[in-house]
Amino acid sequence: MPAKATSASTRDNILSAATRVFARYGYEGGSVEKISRSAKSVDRMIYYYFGSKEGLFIEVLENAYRRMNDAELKLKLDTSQPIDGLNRVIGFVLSYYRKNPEFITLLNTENLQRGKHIAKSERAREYSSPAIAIISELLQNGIAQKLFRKDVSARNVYLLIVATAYFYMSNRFTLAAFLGENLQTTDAIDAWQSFISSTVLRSVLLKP
Amino acid sequence: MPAKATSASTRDNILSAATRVFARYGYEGGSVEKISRSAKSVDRMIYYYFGSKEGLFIEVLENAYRRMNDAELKLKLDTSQPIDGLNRVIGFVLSYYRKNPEFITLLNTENLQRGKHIAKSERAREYSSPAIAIISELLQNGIAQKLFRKDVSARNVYLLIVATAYFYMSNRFTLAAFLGENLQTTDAIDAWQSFISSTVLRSVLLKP
Amino acid sequence: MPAKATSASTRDNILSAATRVFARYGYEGGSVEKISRSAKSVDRMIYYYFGSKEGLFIEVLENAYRRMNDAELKLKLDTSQPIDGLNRVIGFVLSYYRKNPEFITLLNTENLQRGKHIAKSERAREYSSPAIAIISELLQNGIAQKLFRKDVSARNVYLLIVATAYFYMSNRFTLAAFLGENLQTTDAIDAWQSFISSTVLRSVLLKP
Amino acid sequence: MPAKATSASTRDNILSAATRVFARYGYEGGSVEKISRSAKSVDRMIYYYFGSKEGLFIEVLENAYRRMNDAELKLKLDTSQPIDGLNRVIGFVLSYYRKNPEFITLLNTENLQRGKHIAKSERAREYSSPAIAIISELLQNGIAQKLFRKDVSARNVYLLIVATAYFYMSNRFTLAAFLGENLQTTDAIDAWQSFISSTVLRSVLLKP
DNA sequence: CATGAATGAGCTTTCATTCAT
DNA sequence: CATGAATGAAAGCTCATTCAT
Repeated sequence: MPAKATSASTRDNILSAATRVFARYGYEGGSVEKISRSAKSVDRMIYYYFGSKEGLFIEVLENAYRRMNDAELKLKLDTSQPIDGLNRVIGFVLSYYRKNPEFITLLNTENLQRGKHIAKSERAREYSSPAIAIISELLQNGIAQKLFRKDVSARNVYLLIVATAYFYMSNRFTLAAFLGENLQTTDAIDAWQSFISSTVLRSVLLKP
Repeated sequence: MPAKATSASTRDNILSAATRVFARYGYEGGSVEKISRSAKSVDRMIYYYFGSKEGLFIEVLENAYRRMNDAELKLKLDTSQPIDGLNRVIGFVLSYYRKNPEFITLLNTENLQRGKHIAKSERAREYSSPAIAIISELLQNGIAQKLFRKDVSARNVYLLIVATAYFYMSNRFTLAAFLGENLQTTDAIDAWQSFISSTVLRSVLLKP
Repeated sequence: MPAKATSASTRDNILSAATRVFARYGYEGGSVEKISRSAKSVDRMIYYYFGSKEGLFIEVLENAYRRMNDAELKLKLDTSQPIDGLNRVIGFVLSYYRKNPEFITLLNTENLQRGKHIAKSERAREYSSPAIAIISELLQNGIAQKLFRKDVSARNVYLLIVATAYFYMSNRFTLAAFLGENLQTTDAIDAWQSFISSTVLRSVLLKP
Repeated sequence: MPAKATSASTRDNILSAATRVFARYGYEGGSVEKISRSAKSVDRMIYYYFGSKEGLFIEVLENAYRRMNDAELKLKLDTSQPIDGLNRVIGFVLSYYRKNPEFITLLNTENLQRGKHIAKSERAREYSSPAIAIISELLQNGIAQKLFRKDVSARNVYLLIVATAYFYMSNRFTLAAFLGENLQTTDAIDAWQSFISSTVLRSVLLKP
């Protein structure tokens, strides 16, 4: 007699299977059957717990955002060392995308759908970006220490970091074909991180 | 008697319809029927001209790459003015993505499929990147004019520009929800372009 | 703390919701979920109280018959005035169908199923037709008063009245499309009632 | 090697199977699979030829109306004999419903749906009622021959005939349970026809 | 060169119902 | 007495593709 799955675990299994499948195949490509099979459950349960495929996708998205938010919240760092702090933020972002590539494909999938699910989600909008607040603090301390320029916005620095990290991971397959390089080796990633660090610092430092 | 579509135009209609549809709905979401209807033709013609849905997608991808390549080739600029030249490259890239958003979603779609189509394409690999060559020339002239640092690679500068431009357009829907801003106004895009220009220049200038 | 529905009211809610839903959508179209939602209850309760969808439908049918029977029983009229009495019966039948259109669609639904539920119901067969008895009395008095012909059966007069009233209401949608008229206005119904009265009387009167 | 069905016959087979199935099980109860199996075809073909289940039902309805219309058109009778003519019309209508019971259940099904399909159909509205025109002619001749009253409308006589014939067939199952009689024997039907004839004539005759 | 006809497999979703406490 | 959880089967429909001329 197989162990009976509890109600909570059935739901959770479906949710994490859906995260995997949607991230791998996109929204249309991620069929209900692929998800239920991956969750070792049956199609019907998806409708029982999430109402529809779209409802499930929305919850997957909310989850992904929440995890990113939580990870940023855990990013405790000493803001009195602004240069070191910025480097740590860069390292964190690049590392997060490397370890959670599903976050990237989920966001791409949602952007393909022009953000229509995130618009329906009530919870997703609650997530502020802890990282922007951290960067803001780092910039202020850097200015106080006569290290940083005064006219740089935390939002722009945040977007610069995210854009370079995100793009590198998101487009690694077409870039590899295009550049004729393997971008996923440790060396390649380290080199990119180092270039990004240098770029970000030069954009904020008073005297590079 | 209605005008008979020529063979050439039927094929062309399908190709441009497919570009539209794949860009809008992705590979799985872009059904053969959506494409044929959008091209005012019938499913059967897609198989007649392109063999399969995958064959059609590959040709759409090749086309998109070729057009980008052609556009870069037309980017004649005076490389003796390196600072101005870099700014023009940045303006070109951002503007190209704005005017050809389908290029972005097609690349995202292909990356979701882990680049499996681009791998099958023979022509796609032929496209070098004229832009990298241009940047390389600009950097060399900048170094010769004692304006630029010596240890910056054209490939990295190119990726920096592309990443920031691409990410801004690609993720405009989720970013808008996340930041609570409209990123598609002319003012917002101009501000982003200005920040990128400043960042790129600071990363290459000897004395910012 | 919300008011707890009593057991009796839950059952009653389901029964009246089922009457509405079956009358509106038919037997197959009236899903268990539509009914439970309309009754502000849950699917499970239908099985708790009625055993099955079919059991619920049978009870709905029995109910409808019983209400019709009860209404006919309340039809107290002075049978010593046979002409006036017949007109009152006609008015009653037409009016009953107008006010209880669900009775018509329930019967149509049951006839579509070839009467298989009514056959299973034990109570439904108990209902005699009080109206036939009334008509019978009216005919006898009319004969005694030398007003009516002797060779007319109460059963036929009853069916004539019911057929014309039922058909007019039952087929009002297709008739409206077919005749290009609105049959549901008060004037249209009054005119039909007047024609029926005249027809019924002429069929029984000795000297019309 | 089985004989290959021609394109026309596949479509026709589906249409007549659908008429049978919808008439027997109603719209909801008449599943696409029941129809395709009955037509010895497959579900997919229904969508190929009719677009949707609803599209198929509309065509079935139009067909039923057209056949009724055609049958009435073929009803050539000598209008110079008005009494005999009316009896023939009554016989025709009752006989048509007996031989085409699917017409009745299709109309009931459509009325259950409040006529929403007939409203969408463009062709269905084209069918005038040849029978009304015939009755009109009979009434005029009857008046000219001093046989009929002047103040009777052909439309009402038509509805009277149709209502009594339709109701008798449509409700034969519940009526049988209710009256405790078998209404489908030849004797029973003949008796009903005879009563209807008498009733209709009495409603139009100057001196019954 | 072009196209109408056909199709098996898969899709998302809803069906009436039972399990288990 | 009442109800949350679960479910196999079937529903209507769309998928990319091939047949046959």
